[in-house]
Amino acid sequence: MPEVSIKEVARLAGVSIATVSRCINSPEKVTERTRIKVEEAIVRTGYSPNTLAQSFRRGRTNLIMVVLPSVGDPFFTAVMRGIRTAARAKGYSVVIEETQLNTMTADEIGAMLVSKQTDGIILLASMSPFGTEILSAKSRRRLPIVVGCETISSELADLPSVHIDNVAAAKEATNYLISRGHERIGMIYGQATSLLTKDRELGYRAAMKQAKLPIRKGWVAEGQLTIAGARQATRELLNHSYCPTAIFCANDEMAIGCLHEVKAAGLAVPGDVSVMGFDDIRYAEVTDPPLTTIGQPAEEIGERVMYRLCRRIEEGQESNNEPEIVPHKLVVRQSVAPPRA
Amino acid sequence: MPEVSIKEVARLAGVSIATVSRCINSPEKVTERTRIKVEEAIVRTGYSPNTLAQSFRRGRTNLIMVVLPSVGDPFFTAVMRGIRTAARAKGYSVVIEETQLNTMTADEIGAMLVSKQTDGIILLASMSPFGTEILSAKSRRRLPIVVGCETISSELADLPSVHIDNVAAAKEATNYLISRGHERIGMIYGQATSLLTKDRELGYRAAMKQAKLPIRKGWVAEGQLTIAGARQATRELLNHSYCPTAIFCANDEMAIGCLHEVKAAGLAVPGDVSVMGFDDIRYAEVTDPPLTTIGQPAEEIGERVMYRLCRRIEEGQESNNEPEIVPHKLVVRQSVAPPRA
DNA sequence: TGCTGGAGTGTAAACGTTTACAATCCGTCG
DNA sequence: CGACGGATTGTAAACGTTTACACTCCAGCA
Repeated sequence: MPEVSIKEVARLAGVSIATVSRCINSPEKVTERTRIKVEEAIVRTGYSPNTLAQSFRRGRTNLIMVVLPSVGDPFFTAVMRGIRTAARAKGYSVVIEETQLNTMTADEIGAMLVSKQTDGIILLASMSPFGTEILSAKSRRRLPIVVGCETISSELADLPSVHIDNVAAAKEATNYLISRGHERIGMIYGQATSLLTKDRELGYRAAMKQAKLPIRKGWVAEGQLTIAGARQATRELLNHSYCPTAIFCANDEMAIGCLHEVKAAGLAVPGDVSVMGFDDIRYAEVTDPPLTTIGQPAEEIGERVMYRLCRRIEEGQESNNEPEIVPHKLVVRQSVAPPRA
Repeated sequence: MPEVSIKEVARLAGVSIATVSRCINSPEKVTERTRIKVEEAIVRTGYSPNTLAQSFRRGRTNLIMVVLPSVGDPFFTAVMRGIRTAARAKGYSVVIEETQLNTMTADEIGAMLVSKQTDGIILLASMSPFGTEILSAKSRRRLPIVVGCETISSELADLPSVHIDNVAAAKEATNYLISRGHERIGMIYGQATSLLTKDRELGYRAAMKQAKLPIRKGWVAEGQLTIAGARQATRELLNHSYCPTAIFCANDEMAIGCLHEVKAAGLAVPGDVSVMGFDDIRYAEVTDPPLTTIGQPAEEIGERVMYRLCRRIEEGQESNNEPEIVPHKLVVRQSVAPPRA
């Protein structure tokens, strides 16, 4: 830990610190001869620039923050992998904030940016108390914020975003169940505050309506995006006096819980009850039975979001704030079958 | 984004910048009256300290880095949750580096510390090319590095660490299989470079030896710590001319793949083949059948590791470098039964 | 020979904090 | 009343880097 600064290098090379700095940051501005001298000195001293000083001077940290509901969900870890790949390519490091653990307010997010701790923010979670503060800040200057996975409430609709068409995808999932002959279809959504989940519920309702199928009271239950929550919700559905023959879960994590609970109740999947998931996490193909679900290009979403954020940071402002819609696809496995006659 | 600095606050409050700084960092050194004046000015201006400048001045980032093999593994996300909880309590943010994605060398790690990008490092992955460079740096000054989950190669044994006794736990797992009557027991370990996995293999071998049970050639296969890898390894085991009646997997992720592959081969678990996991990730109780495994206090490990790192950072040096051993426990579910007669 | 201009280098300011030290204030005590 | 001392505040330096500006040097040209 030589604690060696640029001065020491300059002294050793017999040049000024400005020259050393130039050698590192814009070598073309410096003679071959000096460059070599300096490089030698750098090696000799074991010098490496103090990034703190650099960050301070340049006014940027090369750090971005990702806000997401739960790092535990394999879907998000897949998105994160994409983000990280892109970040690495662009020279950024990534810090993660989990909203589940500590509800982060819009204030905190704003503070994060103002105090320059991070150069930009990726929101993978919709924050419901999102509002005035950050918005007003936003109106003053274009914030380096990009939204991923979620559609976002209308007031923030002008933040750039990357996601699938959740409504359409959920509709497609429901239609698939209908096409296999189901008429009594229940749904487990996530948390009331999650817009993403809300959109999927919307798609489900739209599909049912279009097919002129009724949704009975009690057929839609909250699963809190967790296995335990989904099991509880499944129990409620199974106890329903007019029990659904198919259950559409707003994500695979919950579908896994649902699957387990249905079987625990002594029912067969898909013989007695069909189960449909959403996300196509990596466990979806090893459940028993393997899960029919909607696939999202998670890693691609991550990469795109990150690149979008980079553009935003670099350009300072971006004319195009259109949401970027990526394709989803139906993944048919074995957890859905026609209902028992 | 008012770009307001401490100067502006000082001007508005009619005091010097030093006083403003003191109000924020050590309010007890300042009169009630001045403090109030300054606080008003802070509110009025919407000032928040530039953390970049603070980091620079104080020589610390309040950022720590976690190096782990895979963020996707639920076990590590559980550890991460513990780390993050503790980090938040101590005012640190966390950045994650995944070794799988990009093999990080000891050099890079050293550079990270020297260039002050992070205040400390938590290693949840053993790095095999770990060695001289970082070691020599270490000998010069006590590095703020703490190791979690892994036992570490002997040359680095003096780095503080927090983990279960992997050898003993694996031995216990194997003994459990033996106690249920199994004699033909195979194992799927992770990656050859992973010491953690190595230790578990050691435990398995020790238990077999102690019970005077032979380990046939081909009963121990590499699963690469992934579902796909484990499925491949399982196939090899099942094709063995003298096929094991029980398979011990070095972690649950692989056990899930193993479980699936055994069933895909038309065999019953635990009827035909028993499967044993390690870690007790949250999916372990919803597999079919639910997985018998070894539980680790993942979140607790995370917290302890983080607190240990904090002490190391704050004190600069720590006399006690003993590994901290946390307890594991056998979790009996339904994937293990006596072998068919 | 003297000028011009461009390339290379050095000087010094600046970034926003923290903090050692000096200065001031004011109450208390001799 | 004056001196002392503790509490509060101000002054200014320092942290390590980048960079605008000024300077030097030298080649090329008139």
